[in-house]
Amino acid sequence: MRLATWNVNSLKARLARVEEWLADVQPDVLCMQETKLADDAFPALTFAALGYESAHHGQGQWNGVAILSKVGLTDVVANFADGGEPDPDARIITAVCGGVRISSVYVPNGRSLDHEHYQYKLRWMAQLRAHVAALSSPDEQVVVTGDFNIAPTDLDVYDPKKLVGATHVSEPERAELAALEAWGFTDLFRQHHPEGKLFSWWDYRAGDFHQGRGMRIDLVLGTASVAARCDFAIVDRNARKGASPSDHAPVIVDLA
DNA sequence: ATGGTTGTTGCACAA
Repeated sequence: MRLATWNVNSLKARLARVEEWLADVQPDVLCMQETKLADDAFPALTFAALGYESAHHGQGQWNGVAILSKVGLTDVVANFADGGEPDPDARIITAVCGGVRISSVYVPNGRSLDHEHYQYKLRWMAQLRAHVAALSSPDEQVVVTGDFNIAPTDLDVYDPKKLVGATHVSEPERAELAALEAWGFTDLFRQHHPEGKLFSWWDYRAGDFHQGRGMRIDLVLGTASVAARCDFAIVDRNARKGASPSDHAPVIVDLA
């Protein structure tokens, strides 16, 4: 099973590139973030014509998450399912595909450490843990994947010294991510690339992609039984090149 | 130290 995650930064603006990419890469499951579409504007028929079932949790204008699958799509849950307050933003959707319970997540950016949005980000990560624990257990096949807006370690940013005091790298949000992993997840990309300074997002500005100034903030977390099946992981940098790319590249993992 | 680009919406803001 080939599973991918991609923050497309507007599915309306990116649909042609996503269609082209699906035909090229042939993933069995694609989790998308930042569709920026209302549910009634989601191009489900376009994806159906390419052989994918789909589920979308959108709000229009901002956020919006989706899952496409060629290997079944059941038990769809939009938003959190931990019994707490629902997220007012459309940032998480969960479904079972090919025997794996998969959540496509768009973690709040945080904006800056002194911003209210940063506290929302920390609360959101805590509720994500509650959501995962409510729906599944670590001995099952579970994946949480998407744009975490958190670089797990300094190996995941181009220049840690330039980012001191900034969101995406701060200790409290890294601790939230570590707590999620401690529940029973492995970072599937890092498992296959233990040393690499390899990124999944580059700012559109100032030639950052060309200059290699990026971060690895798009993650695929899998439980032990998923990690044991994972025999390949890559960032598809080609999708960040060319005309009208997203500022994120897809992350692809293969499960035997 | 700052700004730079893109997308959405509407003439700013989020990323």
